[in-house]
Amino acid sequence: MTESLDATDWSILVEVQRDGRIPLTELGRRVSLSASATTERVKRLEAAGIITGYHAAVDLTKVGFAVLAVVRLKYPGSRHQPLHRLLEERSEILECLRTTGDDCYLLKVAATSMAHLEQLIDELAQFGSTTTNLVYSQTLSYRGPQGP
Amino acid sequence: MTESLDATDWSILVEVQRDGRIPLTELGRRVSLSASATTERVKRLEAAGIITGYHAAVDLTKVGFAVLAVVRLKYPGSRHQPLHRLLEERSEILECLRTTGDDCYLLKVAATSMAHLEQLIDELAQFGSTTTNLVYSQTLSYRGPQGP
DNA sequence: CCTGAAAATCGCAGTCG
DNA sequence: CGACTGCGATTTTCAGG
Repeated sequence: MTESLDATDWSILVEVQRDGRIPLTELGRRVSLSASATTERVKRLEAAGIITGYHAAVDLTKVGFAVLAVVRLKYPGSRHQPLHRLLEERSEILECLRTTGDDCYLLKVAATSMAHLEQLIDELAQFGSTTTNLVYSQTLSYRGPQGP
Repeated sequence: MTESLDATDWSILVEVQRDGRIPLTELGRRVSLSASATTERVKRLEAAGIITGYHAAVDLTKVGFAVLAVVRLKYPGSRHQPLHRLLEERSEILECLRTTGDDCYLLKVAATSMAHLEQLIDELAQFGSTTTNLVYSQTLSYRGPQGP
């Protein structure tokens, strides 16, 4: 399943992760390739599922989500469907990782206020015991894999 | 600091978060606006720092990072610079949140193997005690704020 | 992987409600 | 003042070498 990527592929990945809207012609310049060859590479990376998509990043604070929190959820049962439904419905839940350890799930949650967060925690608490930590700051700008 | 966003702005944000490479003309169609009006809106959102950037998402497994882990770091001192330097250098550290609670930092780390992860943990352990959990799966696709 | 053309899109004017 | 129209420049796409 792991595809073989040469140095040019990695350069492309680094560039499109940094700027997802870079024109293919400019991208070609950066990686020393013609526009059409670059297009072909990018298409291949997309078709292989290596590049899974392109997304705009939004400043949570500026759109009204002043509170960011990490919630660890200890989920006793094995029936995960109701939880998955909640994840679908609640767009405030930005990320959900299923992990090893005492807490089965780790969620990243955005809320407009502490009252809003409390309400979200209450919904999650139906499924198991929760541990919540507020996030002061995100000390890294977006990053992804940069090389082999 | 919180800007006022109308329903059209939110529609634009939802669309560009879903597909960051959508042409402005197609985006205009989706939100029932002309291309130029759409462009102006998007430019305004970018200039206001609401849209902070556009990024390609990469499948970690397919590019050789088979191991994803969450590391909580309890950092006793107040001198954070050496840690920040490590974050800069190590592109395997994808995300770093400073949080309330017993553990000061929560990191998301990608590694090519357990041996690689062990090495990363050793570097982090210089700064404080660590708690590591492996990630089985990411049960949500990318998502951001969807409305007020 | 490169070249070169047609088609679509982008960016910037000016204009209308 | 925000949104629509028209035109040149750039980019994307697809043919062929």
